[in-house]
Amino acid sequence: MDLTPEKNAKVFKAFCDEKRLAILELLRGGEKCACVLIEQMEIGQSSLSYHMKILCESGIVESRQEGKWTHYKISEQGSYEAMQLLKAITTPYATADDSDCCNR
Amino acid sequence: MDLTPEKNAKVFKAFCDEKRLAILELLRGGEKCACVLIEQMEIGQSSLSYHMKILCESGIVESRQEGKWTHYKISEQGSYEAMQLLKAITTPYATADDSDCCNR
DNA sequence: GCTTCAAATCAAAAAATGTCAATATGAAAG
DNA sequence: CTTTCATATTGACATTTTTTGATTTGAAGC
Repeated sequence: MDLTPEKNAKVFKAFCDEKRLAILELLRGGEKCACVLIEQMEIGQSSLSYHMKILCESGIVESRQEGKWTHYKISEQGSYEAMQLLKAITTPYATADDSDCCNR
Repeated sequence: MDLTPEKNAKVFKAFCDEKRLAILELLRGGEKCACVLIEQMEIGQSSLSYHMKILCESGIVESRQEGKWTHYKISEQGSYEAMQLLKAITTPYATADDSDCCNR
């Protein structure tokens, strides 16, 4: 896991948009192809494509080509890494002695 | 935990911006007051205030007033709830049998 | 009461993100 | 090799987010 702020922000971009959360919710039901997602999301084709790109780049979703169709599913590894990252980002350093702040 | 998409997106807004990730990184070192964050982030006062509001509304950060100063720190509970939420959002339903997709 | 200082709020501008319609790509079928 | 179909990409536009500077609020000290 590399920890540049840009990469980290990219991971969580997957979750900070309602439409993408709705897509993930659909994918929780198992792998789906783009055509099904378009139908269920009631969203334009290029708009879905845009969101799927962000989801894939975050590592949370993986895609699989099958002839003309693209199938998407939640990546177990990506999800796991996001959990690890979230934990790392929100866990205080060993000894947080709250020194040095202002006039205290 | 309520699970409206708007609320969920709000939680992860905390993590999808580089500046906010940088602020969290500083807060990992312990509670800090706004003046210290402004200094270390090299950011305008109102800009910091804006980001702190988003961080607080996400539940990841909590603030404490002390006279004129406001102190911020990472909320253990908020972080825990975000972890739970992330897990919930990325875990497939019990039996994902990948039925019904396209022409398969 | 007035003054001072930290932080929040507001309004406008700037930057980034998301949408839509059109076009491009690339696989499969004929 | 042409057509067809699913998805990706592009560019123009709309919407949202972020920044900036000015103003307001609210606590503390005089």
